[in-house]
Amino acid sequence: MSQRTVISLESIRVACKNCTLSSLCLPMGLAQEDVERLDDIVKRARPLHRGDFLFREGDKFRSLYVVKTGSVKTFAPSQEGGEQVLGFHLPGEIIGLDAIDKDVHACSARILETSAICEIPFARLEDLTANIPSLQHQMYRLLSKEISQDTDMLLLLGKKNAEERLAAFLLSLSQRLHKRGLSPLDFYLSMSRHEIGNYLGLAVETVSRLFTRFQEDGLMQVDRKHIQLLDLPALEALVKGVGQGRDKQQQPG
Amino acid sequence: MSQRTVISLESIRVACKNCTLSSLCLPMGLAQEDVERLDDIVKRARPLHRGDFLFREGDKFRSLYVVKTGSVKTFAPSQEGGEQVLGFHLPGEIIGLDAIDKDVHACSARILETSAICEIPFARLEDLTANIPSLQHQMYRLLSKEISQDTDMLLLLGKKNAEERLAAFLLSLSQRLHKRGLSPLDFYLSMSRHEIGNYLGLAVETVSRLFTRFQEDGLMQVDRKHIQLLDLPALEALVKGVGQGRDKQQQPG
DNA sequence: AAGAAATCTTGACCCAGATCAAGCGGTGAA
DNA sequence: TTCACCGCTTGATCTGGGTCAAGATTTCTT
Repeated sequence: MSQRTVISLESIRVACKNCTLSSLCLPMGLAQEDVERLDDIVKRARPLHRGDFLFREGDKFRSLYVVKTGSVKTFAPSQEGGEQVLGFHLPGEIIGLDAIDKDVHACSARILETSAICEIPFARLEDLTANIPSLQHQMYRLLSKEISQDTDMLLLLGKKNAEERLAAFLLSLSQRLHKRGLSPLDFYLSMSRHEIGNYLGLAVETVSRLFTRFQEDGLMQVDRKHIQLLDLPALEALVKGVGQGRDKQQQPG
Repeated sequence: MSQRTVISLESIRVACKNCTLSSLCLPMGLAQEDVERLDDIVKRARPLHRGDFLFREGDKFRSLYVVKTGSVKTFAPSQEGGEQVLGFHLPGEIIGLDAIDKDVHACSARILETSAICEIPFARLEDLTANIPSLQHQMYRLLSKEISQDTDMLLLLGKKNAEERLAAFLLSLSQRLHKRGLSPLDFYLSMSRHEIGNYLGLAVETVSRLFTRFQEDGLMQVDRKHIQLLDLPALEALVKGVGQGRDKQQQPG
């Protein structure tokens, strides 16, 4: 089994300080020596594959997980075997923050495409943050950012129609890929139409029709999982609700 | 102006250690001496009235706010002057956590009924948490809980129909009031039908019709803002989707 | 390489809930 | 006390997008 050797070499090479994601991830804004302290508690496993679970709903909460490469979806069970996709997670994004409070995972996380994942035992991280103020601050920011994102999603599900939702989804992906040094205009989807629809509160058929329509309208080129965005400004205009959302009136005090 | 005196007497009496909410709020699980340290940084203003703003979207983030008595709504602007109600906040609940990351409030908070509010300057709280591990832990828990709640709301907006949404809303209020020592079955709504609809992603008319229907079905008694829940089990059954939600199928790996 | 099983697309139809419209209290200002 | 306004209810109608159905592709098995 020479594989053990390969893995251990790998885990040296991929230390946080060498990671291209460090500006997006937990180490953001940390001093070099503090990054090394963080590095000491991070566990890096061999790559996981499509369909593998990072954790399941009901599992005891032990660690946070950070996507290093690849992508992951999180989802919660709804009634009677259905599920609600809660998010798609790209490199640098943290998974599991919602479980700190209850100490049990309320959602499951499943690998979408072959991925490398960093595991961060939470108890050790918490100790570390008590001694590194900038890391504590970073944790507050990450938790807060997660709340903001959920808030954006509430607005999307509460007020936007189908085409606004899909446009918002595409632009969100585009921007997040761009921050990671990838093309914002040309990318592959790692999730199915079904999963996109589930995430956006739409039926698969609606997603499919919208892809077709957006393509007809020259907003994008779709070939199976391969997406090319041709008209960002038009997509942005759609999200802003140029095509009208619901409930434009205020509530008086 | 003898009012100054009254206020300052008041602010002694209402210290966290005497507050009936301390088991729900930030002081939860803290040692007595640590509660006092927390107390030192909490500011208590005179009561605010319906329509007053705690903060507005775009304001610089300085403090977290905790409802002591009364209730508050938070809402984000959607496109073209509309708004999305993000939450209704009862005594013991913390407002403003979503602004830590960006350092600017992305939503507004407005008083629904005469309320007493505790203000906690965040910079000072952050210093304190770095020195009180149990307070740091409590902060992580509170942030995490906020994420879980948003997640529940995503499921509600993504998968539940109108009656499931309203039933879930009523039960959530009922449970939260119960935890605060109030009746879970008999209470007054501090928000309008319009605000409820906005929050749940429904039109006012739908909310109104559902109140009427729930009453006809013997689930509750409605008199204007006065609510009496008559059949909790039936409401719970509704939320669980006995009347069927959407998308019960799984997505294969 | 052939068959089986998903995934995706497209068309036809339908319905939950939005929108439009009208009327009814309740509440507050003068 | 009256009037005006706002919040709420109820009815009538409309529609975005869900559901059902049928193929077309693609991808997994063996």
